[in-house]
Amino acid sequence: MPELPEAERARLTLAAAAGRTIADVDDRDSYVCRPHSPGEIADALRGHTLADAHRLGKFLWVQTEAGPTLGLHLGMAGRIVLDPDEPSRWDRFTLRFQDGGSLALRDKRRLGRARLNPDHAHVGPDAELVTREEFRRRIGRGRAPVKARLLDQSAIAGVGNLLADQALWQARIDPRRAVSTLTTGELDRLRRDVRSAVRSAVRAGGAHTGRFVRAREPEGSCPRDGHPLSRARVGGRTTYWCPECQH
DNA sequence: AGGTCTGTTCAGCT
DNA sequence: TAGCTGAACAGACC
Repeated sequence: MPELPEAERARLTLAAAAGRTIADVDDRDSYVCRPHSPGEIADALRGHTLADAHRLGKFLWVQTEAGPTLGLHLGMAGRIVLDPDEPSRWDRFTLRFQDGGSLALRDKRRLGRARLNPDHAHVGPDAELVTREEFRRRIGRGRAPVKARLLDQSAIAGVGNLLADQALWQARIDPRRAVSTLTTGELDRLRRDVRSAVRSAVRAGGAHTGRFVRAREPEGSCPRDGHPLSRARVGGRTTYWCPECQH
């Protein structure tokens, strides 16, 4: 599930834990905490107090007062839970606070991640904030299919598989088109629809809420014209589009 | 029961 | 280089 909207919700949860002091950390899952060794994150965070929470695309990080930064990523199935009623076998990384509460990365698939002092230099501008000029430059060059480029977090950050299909449908652009064939007008329209898809998904509480996303299934039909949807693998991901109105 | 599919990222190859 | 492919993980679903 996690795309930008879910990451933003997780950021708000992290922000709600500001001011709380870490008593101990469960960082024993060495896959989720790679490349750190067990105990390394715990030793670095113990005794520090959580401060501001940040997000760039799907990448999250929370600062500590006078301590290191904790980077978190939700992977494909993770979420952040604050003060859960009970611990879960799917809590892959947990902060325990001095006040008795806790904050956990809860993730069935274990593809989420926790690490100290993450470097986001390779991550592109946030999809919600990208300027028209940046979008034209970062999305419009090369020969990748436009869907693949939207998913490239170093081009722009935050768009996942569902939001990409939603935005391309709104912009009426075929996901298989090479980016170099898009006109400036099409790029500008796509940027507008990426931002609108992201914003409305954030408001509605998730990437799954989009009008096209809800129709996005085998045997699904286009919400605009009722035409049966096409499905194919684009950029390595399952992709749906309307062959009638997307060109 | 076993095979296939899945919303992400990353390494490795051409 | 840019752009694929497959691996990493483990649950959901048929």
